Amino acid sequence: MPSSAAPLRPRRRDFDETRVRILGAARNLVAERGPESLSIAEVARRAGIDRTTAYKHFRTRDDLVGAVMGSLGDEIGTMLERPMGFGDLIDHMARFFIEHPEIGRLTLHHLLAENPFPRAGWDRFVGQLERLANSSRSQEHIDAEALGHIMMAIAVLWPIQLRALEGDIEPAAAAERLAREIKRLLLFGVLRPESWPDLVDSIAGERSE
Amino acid sequence: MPSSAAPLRPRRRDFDETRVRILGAARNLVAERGPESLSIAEVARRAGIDRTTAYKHFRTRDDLVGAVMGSLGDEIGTMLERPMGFGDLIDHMARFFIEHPEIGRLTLHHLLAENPFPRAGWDRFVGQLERLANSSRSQEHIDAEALGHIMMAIAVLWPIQLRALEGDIEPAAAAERLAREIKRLLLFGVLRPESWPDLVDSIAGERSE
DNA sequence: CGTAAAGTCAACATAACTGTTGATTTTCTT
DNA sequence: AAGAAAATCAACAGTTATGTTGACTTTACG
Repeated sequence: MPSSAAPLRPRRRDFDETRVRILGAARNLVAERGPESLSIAEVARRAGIDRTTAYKHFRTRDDLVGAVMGSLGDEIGTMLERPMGFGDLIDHMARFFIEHPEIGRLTLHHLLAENPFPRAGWDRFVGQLERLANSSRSQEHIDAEALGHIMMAIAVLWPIQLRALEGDIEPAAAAERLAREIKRLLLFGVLRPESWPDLVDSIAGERSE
Repeated sequence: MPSSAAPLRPRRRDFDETRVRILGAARNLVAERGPESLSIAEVARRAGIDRTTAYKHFRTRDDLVGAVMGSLGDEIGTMLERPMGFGDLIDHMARFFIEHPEIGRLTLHHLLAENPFPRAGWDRFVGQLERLANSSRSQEHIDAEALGHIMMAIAVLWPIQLRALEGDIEPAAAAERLAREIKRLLLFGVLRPESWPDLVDSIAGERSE
């Protein structure tokens, strides 16, 4: 046999690796400045390659933007799909977004572009919360979808707010603080209900839908 | 007297109003696409004025971006400074961000640009929460600053997530749902603590700092 | 050592935006 | 009707980006 079965494709100067480098630079740029202001020229500069090389991997600017945003879906999906206990999920989300702020930034840009979360991952996530909400281990009348929005909002935005307010942060400590506050909130809330009869009344009334 | 006291400045074709129109168009554009991709050319097109007119109001693109972001600080400050009860504050925030999604979007872009909230407004807001946290009407060990981040994250991001998932929404209903879920969360949390001994343990241990 | 893939380089045509300038027109006040 | 502020218009020079093309160089496999 002239060419063996396994490595059918010879890779002279690893085409795929170059593609990955381009995507990486592009992802950082989108995370920093948003998809609208991504330019292939700048990406090539950052990746340290020639502009025309980039064009051999992505025919247009929009292709590149699409590839970046697509990879985001995978990443968030992977994070959410790992099956585990609820406490672990919170720890995991907190660590994930603190350690990968660029993914949180990408997510925000994604939402700002009026795109919903990738359906599959989001549905799985909300499904998990729904099971929790219907179990005897949670309070009554929990709106699972709303809870999903809330958890996502906190997880994605907190690291960015923190960085904006305090500059560089110590990841491990920040992740712990974030996870702790989410847990405290979910377990006990913030207010003593007996001191807020009006508030309690105002949500006790009707079912939401 | 040739020129009387009160209206010293004659306004032929209301300079100030034109400025406001420019700022409005610019704000919408920044809210949509982010500060990086604001162009004076596009702003002028949207405001229905000549490009050079815009340059008479704002010498450079960056001046315009600065003016837009500056106005954001005022707006959020005004919203937060209105003194009132906690329940009203939640209702007010929910309504505000549902009814003015562009301000939420601006806020996100502001945070993504690594800028902290305008100090004055933010400090007042956190101060309010701190007083609450130290009162007997709240649970113990509440981290007021963390709570501020959380509330802001929810209020700003929820409307955007909702729009992304469901397209157009009915503002009044959406605001009510948002306020209700925040209140429920703050009052009761989500989980029944007695069913989550591990979680309770994991946050009971040390003080955060 | 030859060959082909992977990448570089220089150049070109288009397009959009930035600021700036000077002449002109519109609009309002007095 | 005069005069001046506010706005328009046309033009210019400079920058940066988009895609595309063809010739060239580097790298590594067999």
